[in-house]
Amino acid sequence: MSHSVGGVRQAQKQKTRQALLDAALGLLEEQSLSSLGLREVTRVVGIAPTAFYRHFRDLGELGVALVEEALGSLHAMVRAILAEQDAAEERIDRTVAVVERHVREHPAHVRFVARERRGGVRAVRHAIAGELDRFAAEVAEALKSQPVSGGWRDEDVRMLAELYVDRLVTTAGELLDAQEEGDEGAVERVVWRARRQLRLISIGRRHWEEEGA
Amino acid sequence: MSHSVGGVRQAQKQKTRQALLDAALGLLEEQSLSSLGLREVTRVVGIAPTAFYRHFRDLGELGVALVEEALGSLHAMVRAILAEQDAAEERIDRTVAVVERHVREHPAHVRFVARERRGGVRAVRHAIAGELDRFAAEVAEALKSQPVSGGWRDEDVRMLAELYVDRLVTTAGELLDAQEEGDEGAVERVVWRARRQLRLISIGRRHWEEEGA
DNA sequence: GAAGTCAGTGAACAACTGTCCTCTCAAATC
DNA sequence: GATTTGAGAGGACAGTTGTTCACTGACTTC
Repeated sequence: MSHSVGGVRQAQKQKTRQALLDAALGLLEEQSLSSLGLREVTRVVGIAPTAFYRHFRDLGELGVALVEEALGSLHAMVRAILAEQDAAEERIDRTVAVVERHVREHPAHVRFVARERRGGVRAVRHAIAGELDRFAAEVAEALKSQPVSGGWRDEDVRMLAELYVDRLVTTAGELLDAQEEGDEGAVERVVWRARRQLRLISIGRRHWEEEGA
Repeated sequence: MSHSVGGVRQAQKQKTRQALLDAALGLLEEQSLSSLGLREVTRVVGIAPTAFYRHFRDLGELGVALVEEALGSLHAMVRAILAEQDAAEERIDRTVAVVERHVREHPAHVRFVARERRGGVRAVRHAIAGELDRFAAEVAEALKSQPVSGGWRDEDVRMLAELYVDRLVTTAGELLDAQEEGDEGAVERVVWRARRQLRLISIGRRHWEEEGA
């Protein structure tokens, strides 16, 4: 590794870039992206306001970068769930448990996505929508290869996948609210409800074919 | 109406109060509440910034007032749907149609609720959550009195109601996005998907009892 | 018709915002 | 080892923000 391109320089840059992302994520716990200030972020990081421009054109661009970071970990996680081949019942319990764990480990990411999904910054909304779309496509692919989806039309598999994905994102948001209230009972109630709702959807899925197309 | 309390005075006050709400709602189409400025709002209305305090302590309080206004019309609407006694199939179509119409007639209200439901202002989030809770309770009451919910436990009826309500709010938000892109095809796709998702839930509901409790 | 109430005014405040410009100086290149 | 590059500093800019205070004057009350 003698004369590799970049080197110390790029590493340091990447480091403060990450610091900007972290600082922004922290500040976003109590406000939304469209009210976040550029100076506010740089102040936390400890750099001059103008240095911000070396990394992002504006806060919208930083927001888009946060989307990739936030959805990245979740993506890997859901992929893992989909790979398993449990029975429907255990799969639901396991899925909800994984979501709960994720919310506990990455609360700021979850909050960011839940909040900015319909937030005030167009570019970020689109980035999230796109990411969740790829998400739903992956879920659809997994659902399709399950025996339960025998003669299903592709569009129906897709709408089911989108129902699942949306439910999981919503559940994550609700879990976050419950969890930050410190009310552990509320958390349990959300988990219980999510499980039952997923089960109901799963039952609907099993009987979809017998009822008209 | 000779010496009624208040009179012209209170009427005028109420008028500028409404003007403040309208102005804020308009400005919120392109940003979120936590970035909305007090001066920004009064500038649109055409009054001095300080006059704002005669009506609201801060923008959070105005936000809460907007919640009541926004959910009010929707409330009456859903009540109307619930009162009908159609077959499940037609009821779904009618419900989605009513939601679509509502989004077309009150786009700003829908956007406000969808955005601030998980937005950066705690008081507003709580106000919306409370209102949607009362909503779900009403829906649950209606579902309970339907023959399909024979031996259902109350908590299960409730979780179903919440699933429905959340689905409708989400659909309204998606319809808004599609509709403001001017893409009428996208609107149709959202409608189609919402109908099918509701149908799937409805099927799950009918077969809920035969599967374990 | 006099006295009081109160929605809205307008000036002033300190604090803050995003962006421009020039500068520095350590790392990277040749 | 001289030259180029580019992340970050720091000053300055014109605007904007929320909140304070004393005020006006039309309406309400008695």
